[in-house]
Amino acid sequence: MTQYAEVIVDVPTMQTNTPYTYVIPAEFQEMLQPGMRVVVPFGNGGRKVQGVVWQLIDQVEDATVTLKAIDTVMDPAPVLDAELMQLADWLAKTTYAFTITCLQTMLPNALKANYEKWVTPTASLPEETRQVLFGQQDRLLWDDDVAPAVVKQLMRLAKQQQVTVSYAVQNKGHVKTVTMVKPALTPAELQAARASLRKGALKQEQLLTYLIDHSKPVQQTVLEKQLGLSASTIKTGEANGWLSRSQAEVYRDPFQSAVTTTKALQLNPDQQTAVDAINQATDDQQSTPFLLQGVTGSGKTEVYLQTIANTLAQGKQALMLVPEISLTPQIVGRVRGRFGRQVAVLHSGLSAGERFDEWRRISRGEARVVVGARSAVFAPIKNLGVIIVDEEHEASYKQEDNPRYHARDVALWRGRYHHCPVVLGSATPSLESRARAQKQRYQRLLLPTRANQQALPEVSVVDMTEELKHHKESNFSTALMTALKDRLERGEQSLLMLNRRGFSSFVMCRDCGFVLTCPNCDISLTLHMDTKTMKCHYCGHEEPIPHRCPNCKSRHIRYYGTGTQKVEAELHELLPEARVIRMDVDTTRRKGAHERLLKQFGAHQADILLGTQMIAKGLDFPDVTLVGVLNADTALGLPDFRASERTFQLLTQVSGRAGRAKKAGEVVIQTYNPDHYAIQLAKRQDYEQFFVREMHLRHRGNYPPYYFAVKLTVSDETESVAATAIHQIVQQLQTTLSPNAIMLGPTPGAIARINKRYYYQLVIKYKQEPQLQTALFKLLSQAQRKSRSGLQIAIDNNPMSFM
DNA sequence: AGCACGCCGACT
DNA sequence: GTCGGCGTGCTC
Repeated sequence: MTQYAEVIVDVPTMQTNTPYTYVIPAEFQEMLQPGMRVVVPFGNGGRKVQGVVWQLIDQVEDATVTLKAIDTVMDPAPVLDAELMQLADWLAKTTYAFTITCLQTMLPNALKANYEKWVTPTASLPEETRQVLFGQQDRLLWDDDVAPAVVKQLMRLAKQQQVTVSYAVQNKGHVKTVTMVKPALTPAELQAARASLRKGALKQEQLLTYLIDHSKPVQQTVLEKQLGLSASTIKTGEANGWLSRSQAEVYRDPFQSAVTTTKALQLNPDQQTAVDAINQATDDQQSTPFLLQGVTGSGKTEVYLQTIANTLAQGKQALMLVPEISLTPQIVGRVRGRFGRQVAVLHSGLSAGERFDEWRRISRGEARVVVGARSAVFAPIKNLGVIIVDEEHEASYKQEDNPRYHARDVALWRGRYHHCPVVLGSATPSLESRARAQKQRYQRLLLPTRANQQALPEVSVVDMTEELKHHKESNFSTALMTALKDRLERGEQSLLMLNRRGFSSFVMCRDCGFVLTCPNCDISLTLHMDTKTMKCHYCGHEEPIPHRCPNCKSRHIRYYGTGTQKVEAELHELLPEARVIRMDVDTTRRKGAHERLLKQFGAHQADILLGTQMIAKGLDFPDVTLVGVLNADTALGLPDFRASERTFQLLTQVSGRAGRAKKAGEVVIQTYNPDHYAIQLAKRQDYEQFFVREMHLRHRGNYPPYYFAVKLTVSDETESVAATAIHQIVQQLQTTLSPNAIMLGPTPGAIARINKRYYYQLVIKYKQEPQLQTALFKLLSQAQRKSRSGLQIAIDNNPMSFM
């Protein structure tokens, strides 16, 4: 019989990042299982914390410690199965996060603990004090709202045992229930009851008539509405023994709007080949990763849907990840249209309760297809048959705080666990994935043509330096203006994309397009207004801000950046008759605003949709025949090794928005670097050439995917503390790292000070460093001790950017 | 994290 | 002389 449980407690620190052993009280011995949440005493103050049962054991190794017992068990069944527990362990190790943090990431927020601290008076507390502190209440909630003076007093009283402090761990995961009503008597008996009613008891007569005719349980509120009864009539019915009431569990239904069902579409030969290969893997339980590389509009979604259909036919479940930004009603509608109520959708717009309900539907196997953004990769699916990662190159799959996981990596892990295929789909795969396909680690599936036979849009590149010579400064070139006017006349729609403005500025010459770059790194320098210098974030190089362009001696050198508002204003001036919808963080902040704007545009209530990258992904508007990119360079100017890749991907993706239906599309890209390979190859929509080119550069610069990378960031309120700490880290690591490892930095963070904290960072590039993981964990433990003074350290394994 | 224990300054 | 400030160490 198992007597002990190892529990991971909800105390996210390095020192407590290990299982603690507890005695299992007799009443829980039979039912307790790993993956259940428990409440355990922790520490000597009678504090209670939540924990997750990690393992059951028969014997304890170290008999010297006296063990405490589990307080309560919070779940009747495990909330995390063996797979997810194992996954949490792997995640913790690979992302340098605490195990408890990983476990919590996998659970819906509703299952996170709610801690409360209560104070109760004891007999020795003088009556006056009791009156002042407690009034009519017999206990007092001790939270952050308690005044400091009262806190002091309470602490003193606790020491004198005039009050006692108790801790409560609350379960937030509330199951919504409704009251059901059903007859408790036979129809004959009910008829007898109806016959003996006093005259004029109309409501009761109605109720009895209903009960005679309907033997099935019905929701009380539905019954009330249907018959126009009040709750008291039903209560009377219950009191008379006619009916019985019970509680039934229901799911909160966020948006079960009607969907039009769709049938499987006819596949073209390439799509068919892809579907066959993936289905074969599902059927043979092969955990092959596939890279589904298909040009924009090539019908990747249909491939996904048909492999999901096959998975369901095999009696298995499917998981489909999409970037949060493209988790639109459009895509959700397509999946729901095919698989109906079997689909669960996990997105950020759900309330905690709704999310909890979707999670339970999945866990119970009632939802067999799961669609969701990043965190949906942890959906509690027991029997996976296929995992799809759409737009696998999207940076939003990487979580930016702990645990810093990449959903694509988690998907691959789960694929291996379930022996099921993982499909990574993209028109512009990440270099990492494309390179793995090259090395036969992934099987590559190609969709080289558009599903509607439509040609890829014609792309033209406009050199903005030339434009500026001809007329005054404008965000719009003549070519783009002409194209826009043309669409207006024809009643067709246009998309205008303004590249995200880098959060650190760079300096560029308006005359010749020259961007100041670092002499050592081939990377543009970043403007630091605080120190009035140009800095390189890779090697720390620093130089003064130029007033003349070093290349053409022009004085038109300035920092770069255009806001959507400014562009909108100019658009109104140039094309007063055009109806414009602006989409950026300002106009989409409110919940649902994003969908509303897209809907408006889809309904042709505007001619031009102006926005940031959020308009680049996955939108499908048949009347859009023109796509304009106002400033293709912004991302290129960022001092990051992925700058070219991001630019290429973005331009290709946004170009794909044009000409999706019958009409041909046109794309105009405005740039100050018309000859840059990322722009030229995006113009030709030549991913393969870009891949070759970029891989060559990555190879030369020792960047991923040729090298692994890990980024360390330290921060402190005092700059010198952070600086000293990072230098100590460098010294310490240098003793463990091999000579092949390359250190970049330490350098100040891209934003040297955020929230009054100073940031310093260090990037390590390496091929093989068996000691590194241990060294980094050691570093974390050491840092924990110093964290009292405010020093923080973060480790980002395989960072998306070095900035 | 949060609590207890333990060592130094301004008060009854 | 004590009360109470916050600097370490531990939590099955």
